[in-house]
Amino acid sequence: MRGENFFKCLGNETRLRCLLLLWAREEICVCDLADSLEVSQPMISRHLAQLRACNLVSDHREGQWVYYRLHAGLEPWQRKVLAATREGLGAGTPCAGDLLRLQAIEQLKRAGDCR
Amino acid sequence: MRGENFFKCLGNETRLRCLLLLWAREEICVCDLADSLEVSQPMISRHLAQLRACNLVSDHREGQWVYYRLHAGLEPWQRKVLAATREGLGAGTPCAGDLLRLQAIEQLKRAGDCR
DNA sequence: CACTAATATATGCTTATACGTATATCAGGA
DNA sequence: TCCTGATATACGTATAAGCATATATTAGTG
Repeated sequence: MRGENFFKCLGNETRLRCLLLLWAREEICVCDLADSLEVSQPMISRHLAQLRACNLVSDHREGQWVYYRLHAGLEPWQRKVLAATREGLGAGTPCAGDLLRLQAIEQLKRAGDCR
Repeated sequence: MRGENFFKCLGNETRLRCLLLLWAREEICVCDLADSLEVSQPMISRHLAQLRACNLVSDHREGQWVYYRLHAGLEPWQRKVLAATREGLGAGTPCAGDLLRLQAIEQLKRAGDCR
């Protein structure tokens, strides 16, 4: 069924946290995602590949870095699902911490002379 | 994570179709669910048990029949997810046929002297 | 107390997921 | 070309899901 794979993707904590974090940003590179979620690089990479295969995210390379973002072709109802989820899981979940860590990482990058 | 089990439930076609069908009705008994989805009785029963375990549906017995309905305590964001899903998967999925079969079943029940 | 219909659970098996570790690829710089 | 950092994939394995079939349970009826 059409919605099945979508929800299978959301049914894994790492992937769901990934999507919710991407929801909060234009795009995020792999290493920042891994650090924000505090998971290993192969793990984040494998889950990102799966999200990519389901057309939930898209990626583009900039030098050594690969940036992921929510897929532009996400169907409206899928965006609604993500919006509702983010709203519902706002606090009290790992997601809150994920965003805090991401912000810390971004700040470090700005402080250190970038890149 | 809090939302994980919810989405795991939605990540199975039978359970998702179940929920979407329940979304369209106050309550439905097990045999009508099985017939509408065209799955075996043990199969529907097992999946309903799982939905019950996750507090997505509730059941009550009336004689030999057991009726299921969406759980009254569903969180608002979860209802939004279901609403968006139904909207997004309206046509072109098994769900459309499910509802048609359910309507046929209901009509037969009304025609035959009920029960 | 049989007997039947409706529903639930148990069992055995097959397949799918998830993960850690190791390894490969790919880009940039010395 | 070699080396390093960033990312992706492969492999082996442990665990979980899903399913079909058989069997319980529960309620109603004669």
